[in-house]
Amino acid sequence: MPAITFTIQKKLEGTLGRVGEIETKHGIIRTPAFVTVGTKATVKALNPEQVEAVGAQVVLSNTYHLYLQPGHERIEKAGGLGKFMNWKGPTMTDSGGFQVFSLGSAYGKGIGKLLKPSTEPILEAASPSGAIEDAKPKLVEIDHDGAMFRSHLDGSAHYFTPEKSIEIQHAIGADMIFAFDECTSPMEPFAYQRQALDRTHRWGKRSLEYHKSAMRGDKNIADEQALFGIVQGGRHEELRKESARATAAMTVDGTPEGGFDGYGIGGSFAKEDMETAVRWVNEILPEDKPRHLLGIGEPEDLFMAVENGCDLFDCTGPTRLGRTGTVFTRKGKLHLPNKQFRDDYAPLDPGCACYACANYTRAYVAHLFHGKEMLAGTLASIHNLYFIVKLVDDMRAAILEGTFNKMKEEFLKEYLK
RNA sequence: GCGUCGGUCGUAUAGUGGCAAUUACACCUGGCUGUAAACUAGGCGCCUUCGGGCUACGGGGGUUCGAGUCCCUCCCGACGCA
Repeated sequence: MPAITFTIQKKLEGTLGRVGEIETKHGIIRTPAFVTVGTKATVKALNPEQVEAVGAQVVLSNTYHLYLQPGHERIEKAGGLGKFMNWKGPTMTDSGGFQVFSLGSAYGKGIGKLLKPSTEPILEAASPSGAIEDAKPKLVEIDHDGAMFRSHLDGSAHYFTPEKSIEIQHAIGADMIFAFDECTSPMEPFAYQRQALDRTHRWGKRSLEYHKSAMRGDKNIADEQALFGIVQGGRHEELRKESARATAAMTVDGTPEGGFDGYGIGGSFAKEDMETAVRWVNEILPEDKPRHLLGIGEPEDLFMAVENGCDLFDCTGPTRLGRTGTVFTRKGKLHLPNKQFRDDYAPLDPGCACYACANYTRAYVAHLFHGKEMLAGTLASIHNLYFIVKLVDDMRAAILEGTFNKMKEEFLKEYLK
């Protein structure tokens, strides 16, 4: 009995897109679905009832953060992530692979998950020695076996191997977990991407082997928790395709049952590289397993991802943007603290059915931001999550009804105007 | 009336001869895509061909190459004594 089962209900004709369901031990996820990020076992500024009310189906937490604080043993003692945080639905954990990037090569350089178009020339020029000198001492040192993290909390050193990451994720106990990978900076030259990809593959295999052999009492953990392998390869077609093939073929016993339960697509991108990379990968990955595009969540990117065969996406955007004052609307994003909203008595997004829009005005939420009131971040997060979750739900419905292209066109026409 | 202290960018402050002038808050504008993030960057006298120019530390006058800083005087405020 596998930890999850994935079934496809309908495909989006002429594309890689599909509608399906993932059945987990904690409920069914109707895909495509937006995965809410709750890094430290909490969706920031929201309680679980609010997360549920917003329509979220699944929450993703982070191995690195929970390992440092409060410690994965405590979560295990509490009965696992879901119980610990009072989230009754499905859960996921990321492996810490992204922190290899965000606390490593990206640390202190203002490099994010997505590169600005203006950095493209630098990227093209990336030299074998690396394009940008260290602005701050890195908190991560990578070697063959794993990665040494220096805690961003207290500077203490911690060593993650693939086995360690999976062991921690087993203790945390999410329904779906990720292999330990290296998310590389797009600023790294090809030779480095090559090297890092080999490492990600070795680490993936080790994650898989550890996972498949791990027991909890007399039960196979692999029957309770699903493991997703991660495809990397940066912007390079050769590496992306190789990674998709290698990850898809990984198995502990030569059978498909000995392989991953699903796949993650990782990487930090120049935005214009993302679509091709996703397509290269999803043309190769087995159709009958769920695919999670890691860390993506702007509306236009979600359309791209859905059409190109991704089933799950997580993103900090809705909650982080919300807490920092920006809200999604059908006519684009608004930064509420801006002067123009102080006297704007419309809902955040007129016509939106979320709790925040049903009960509060832009002027009020702007006032809360100016007053540094906690409710500001809560209301904006509720709205943003509702907006993004619903957008993906609408895509799903549109595929089922056969109106996806029309729906996409109509949305983007207003949104990108 | 006398004495003391004080009047610096919206507010509160730093500054005791080289200053368009510190810091904080407020204000304005960016940024945020597997969360180092309820965060962060920049701006905040006027003009600019971005080199600089002009005007400014209560008002006026003076000393000085140079004054927010020193001197005189006036105005205003707080406190003390009458």
